[in-house]
Amino acid sequence: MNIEQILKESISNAFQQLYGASLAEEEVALQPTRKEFEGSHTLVCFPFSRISKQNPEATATALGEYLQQHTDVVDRFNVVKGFLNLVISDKAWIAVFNVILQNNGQMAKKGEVMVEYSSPNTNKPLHLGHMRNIFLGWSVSEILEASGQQVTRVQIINDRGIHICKSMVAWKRYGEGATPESEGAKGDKFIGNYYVRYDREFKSEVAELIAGGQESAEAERNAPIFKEAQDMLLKWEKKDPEVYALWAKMNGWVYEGFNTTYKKMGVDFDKLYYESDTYLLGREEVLKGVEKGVFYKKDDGSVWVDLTDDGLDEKLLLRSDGTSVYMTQDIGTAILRYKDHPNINRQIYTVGNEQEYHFKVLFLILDKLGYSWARECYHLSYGMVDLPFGKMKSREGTVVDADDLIDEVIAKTREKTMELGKIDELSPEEAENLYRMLGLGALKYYLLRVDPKKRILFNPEESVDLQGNTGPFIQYTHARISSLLRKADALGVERKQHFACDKLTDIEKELVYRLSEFPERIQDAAREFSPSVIAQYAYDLAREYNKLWQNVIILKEEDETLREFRVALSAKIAEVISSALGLLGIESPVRM
RNA sequence: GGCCCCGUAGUUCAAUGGAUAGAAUAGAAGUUUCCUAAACUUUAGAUGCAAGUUCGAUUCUUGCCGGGGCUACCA
Repeated sequence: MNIEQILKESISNAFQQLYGASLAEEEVALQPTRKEFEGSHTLVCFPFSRISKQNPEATATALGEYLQQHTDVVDRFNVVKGFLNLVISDKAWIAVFNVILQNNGQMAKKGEVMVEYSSPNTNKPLHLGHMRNIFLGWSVSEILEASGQQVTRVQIINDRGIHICKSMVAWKRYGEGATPESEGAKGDKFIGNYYVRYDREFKSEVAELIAGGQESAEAERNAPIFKEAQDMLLKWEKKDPEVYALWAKMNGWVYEGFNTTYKKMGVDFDKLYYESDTYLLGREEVLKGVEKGVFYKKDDGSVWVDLTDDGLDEKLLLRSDGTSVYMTQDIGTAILRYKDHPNINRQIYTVGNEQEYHFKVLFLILDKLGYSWARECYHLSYGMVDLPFGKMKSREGTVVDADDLIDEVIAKTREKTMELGKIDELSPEEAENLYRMLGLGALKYYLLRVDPKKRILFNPEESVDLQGNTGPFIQYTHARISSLLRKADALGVERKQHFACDKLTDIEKELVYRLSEFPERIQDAAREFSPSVIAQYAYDLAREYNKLWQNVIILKEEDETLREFRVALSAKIAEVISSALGLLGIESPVRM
């Protein structure tokens, strides 16, 4: 039982004894004491005046006296206005630490969820926007798992549609049989270049037609290269063997490229869904919906859903020519996933906030189709990543490429580490691995420390900062403790599982307090789908530990019990830092 | 126009309705005979505006002002 629980229970008892009133545990507002007052836990007593029929100050004092007498955790207390500040006894803190030492970190099992993230188009490489998505989705998956849920990680690959046909046309026209191997290029970059090439040719053809007297909209429809792409899409839908084979081959190149990047990022998936597999199922569902009267058909044959009663618009589900739109395939994908995984109680879609309307509509449609799980679908929406010089636009070449960015941050940490010259005993391979951990740590932390729903203004300089509120700062603390523990082991300091010291410094108590909060923080982060909660926690813990480091001697402490306690405390903190960073997808180096 | 999100130190981020609004960075000033100075200490600096609810509002409500997004037979 932890201190909060003991306090809450005792406060509840106190109300019974003092005022003959019962108080639900949820009504007890316990919060950390502000630094300028003595104590660690503060009870806000203003709301209790009503029950106690006394002013807040008197109520707080009465409660404080009761707690001091009837519990053995409260050593003393002070009252400031309606705030009751409790000082927990050193013995109680040690008891808390002993429990933490025993704790194996297991959480109660809580069901099964599916998390979707990344979900790229197959016509261009991954960029900075994807990185926020991928790191967020991965981290939320880790957090949900740590909170006791079983997680299936998936992505939907948008492998179908006019966009991939554009790359295909350009490759057929200008590729002369080139392959990623023959060019020594990464598959996704290779395809991306043809997509860019398409766009260039398209623009020049349109310009030519306009010069020949056409209106711009007309010219865009008539550009030969566009017609070729459209023609190719039609052939693809009819499963024309030649087109289909080319499509499969070119997508294969892209997947290979993506996988290289995913691996570099340290993420993966349990299962992949392809739009080309799900759009037909979606169409069937929509047609069924028409029969059921949930949707309706217009005279031209297009199918719509009317959501005006729900405060939304009418939405197209099938084009007049019978082909699917984005919404159609998402309906199919959602249903297929529940068929594949009947036990999931929640689907989480990691997708940018510009698609909030889309998902509102999707979930509503699934609900109307009679799928009860639709109400449990969740759009994990996040803000855009803006660049200092404006928005990212792939066609204008203002994107930050994922591979380039990763290479850059690694190069930057390499440079910085060499400058500090602290890695002499590492082999070249170990050193490279360290740069990778630090570079990615900086980048991931930079993108995850911010509340997901907020926009991020991406500053290339700050994203590789190694000081202050950054990933490497936390990693550094871990490396520092690791070094300490190596020395402790060499000195033969015993690692006890149980302590009985009777005097702790304020920083030590603070650290035990923070350690004890970790499980609760994980639940908070899981409930809010917010890795930033974990980032903040890890940073605070590391910062607090660095204060301890600066203020007390650990290995040279003469009192043996105290020395052993501090080593054990350090070890536990390193462990918690490492798992907190793990929840963010960040590795913890043992030296740096 | 309608709907959604965001406005906090120069800058980037925090704050279940609670105390004198926390950090980082940039600025100023310090700390290495001792376990990793990628650290630590000190210092100065902020809630867009106006009402309302409340013992108490950065937080909830309304209006206004700024920024962004959505409102496609694109995905």
